[in-house]
Amino acid sequence: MRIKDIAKLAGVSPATVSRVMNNNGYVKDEKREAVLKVIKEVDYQPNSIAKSLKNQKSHMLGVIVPKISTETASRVVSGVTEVAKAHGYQVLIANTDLDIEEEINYLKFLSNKSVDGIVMMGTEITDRHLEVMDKLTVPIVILGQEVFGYTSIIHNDYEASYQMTAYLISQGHKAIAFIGVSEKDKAVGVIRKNGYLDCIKDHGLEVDEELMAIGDFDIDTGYQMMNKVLEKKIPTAVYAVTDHLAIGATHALLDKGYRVPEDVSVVGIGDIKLAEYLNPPLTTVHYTFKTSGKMAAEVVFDLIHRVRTKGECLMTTFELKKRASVKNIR
Amino acid sequence: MRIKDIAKLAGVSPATVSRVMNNNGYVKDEKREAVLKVIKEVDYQPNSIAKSLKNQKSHMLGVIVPKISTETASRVVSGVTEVAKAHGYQVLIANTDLDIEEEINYLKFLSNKSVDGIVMMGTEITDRHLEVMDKLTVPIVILGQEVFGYTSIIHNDYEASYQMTAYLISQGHKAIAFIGVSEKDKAVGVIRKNGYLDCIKDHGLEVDEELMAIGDFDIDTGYQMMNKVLEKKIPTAVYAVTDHLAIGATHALLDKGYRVPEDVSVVGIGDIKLAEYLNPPLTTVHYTFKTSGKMAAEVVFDLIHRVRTKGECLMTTFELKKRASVKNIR
DNA sequence: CTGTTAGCGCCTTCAT
DNA sequence: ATGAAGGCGCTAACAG
Repeated sequence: MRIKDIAKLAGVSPATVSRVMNNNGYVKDEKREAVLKVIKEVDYQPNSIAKSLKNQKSHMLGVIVPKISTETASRVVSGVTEVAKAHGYQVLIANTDLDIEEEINYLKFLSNKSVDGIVMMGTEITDRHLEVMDKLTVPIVILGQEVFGYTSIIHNDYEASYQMTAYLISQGHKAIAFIGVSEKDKAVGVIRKNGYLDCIKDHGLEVDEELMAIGDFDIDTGYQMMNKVLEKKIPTAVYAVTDHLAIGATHALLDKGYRVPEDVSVVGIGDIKLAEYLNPPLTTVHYTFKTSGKMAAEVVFDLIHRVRTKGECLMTTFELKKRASVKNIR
Repeated sequence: MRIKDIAKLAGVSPATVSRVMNNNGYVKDEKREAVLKVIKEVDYQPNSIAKSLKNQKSHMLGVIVPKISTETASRVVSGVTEVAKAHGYQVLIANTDLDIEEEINYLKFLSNKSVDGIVMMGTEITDRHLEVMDKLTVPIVILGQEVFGYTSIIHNDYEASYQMTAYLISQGHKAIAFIGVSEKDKAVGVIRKNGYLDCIKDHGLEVDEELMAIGDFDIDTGYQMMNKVLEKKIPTAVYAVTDHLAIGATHALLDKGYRVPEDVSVVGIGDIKLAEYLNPPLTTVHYTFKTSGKMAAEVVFDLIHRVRTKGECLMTTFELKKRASVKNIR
């Protein structure tokens, strides 16, 4: 069913139908009624692809995520879709499965006017990324990493990490193990580590390399890294840079016969949904990923409508969730 | 940059450029080289919207999910995107937030040729749904509910539920509480309940209404429903129809001073990622949601390519995950 | 083998 | 206030 068919049925021209549909231009009331009646009768749906071609905008937002099946990503997508819907937009998902080539391909693909704006959840941002992003004609917002010259939305990783470490110290902990990830991920790998290191130093404690381990993002890695540390030292507290790593670490401790938090306290970052239902409930930092997603989408729309200029870096808030996984040993 | 510009730069006609890009028709080698060279030089990306309009296919799959920020949905989407990518397709997400009107709107919207096929995660399927689905011109696969006349992919909810109940009985449990959800969701609300009821009866046990409670899907509901049951009876085991409900129930038990599984055993269904990391690790049924998503996408492609006919109902497998949350009291 | 032409469905001047 | 016409970028049919 095309606009032409509606026109014929309503006894008007296609232009009139278009005017009615888009509420623009003058149409005599009776003709408008006639058109609307036909539209309702046949349940006419305009072809959005043709509209896109004509109007040079697709009413679609692209979201590039490293792994959709993670809680973080799905919360972000949830936020983005919510805002997109409010603007009458659809959301196109590009799931890269942590493949950098894929990420670059999608950037290219999405740029050829098939979406009006892009939200990219950043992990590792390479020079290749920047090269492609330079040529982008549609607005892009990077979520989770600060990228110079581009609009970014970041979590206050440094401050969160610092405060978490400070909290452990305030509870009397001095031997605080650190379970981190590769420096390729600047926000999680570098900035969170710096928050930890600076806080340790600022409080006059010694940085102990033997208490530190670096690995991947999954629960299993947390388990292994914890064991690696335990071979050398027994900390009184463990700071893992994600909740999943914290869960893995907790299990390593339990398997070795340590009690949490009686013998060793454990904290994470991220506040996954189940954090408070774990046993013991996990002390962590609550990042508002859904809110970040919403914010990213809002900012993309601002950029699309040119009511904001490219290059800003916004920071979201966080909240320390103090739960039973930390024991005061002071 | 349009095909016309490339043509000019390469000294050929737009048609030739098109032929080169799509590898169809004959093009003299030297012209092909020239075209490819220009394409590479300017990093030309064809306008996918124009292609869609011309070719009458968008190379996009629509996925309608009740709530993208759930583990189930994101795993399904992950599976769908994986298969879509392999077919050179993009995935459009429609997140309905459990709103039936939204679901119907999206069905209509997606049908006007803006996607080539639809995967819908079903919860409640109403007559309105069927009415709209009847008019659909693109193939649709419903995931999670069996809908007569439509292609569906379902989990073996009856058998899973029956086996889970039988397992509890085999461990010596007789007073098995049931925490379910509304019958509006046929698969979870009706079929899983029937599996439980039939199994109880088949084993010569009494169905006890006081051991049963019905609520929503969230953790908090599980908590409340468990408390409601505890006011009347103390079961030796609790069967919750989702893992989240099981988690809520567990916490209600713990808060009332019961130990799990020493005093009361608890089981769920779904096998969320953290199920095995809970304390105690949760006995549950593993559904392969990502695989279901993949299967759904494959079937949609089959329907698109007409190598399969509409109306089949496929069933996925499941696996009982026996973990420490159940105690043998025989 | 290659170029010209027409048209996918819509919207927007321009003319009436 | 309305209709006719052209064009968004691409491709398939036709002609040469």
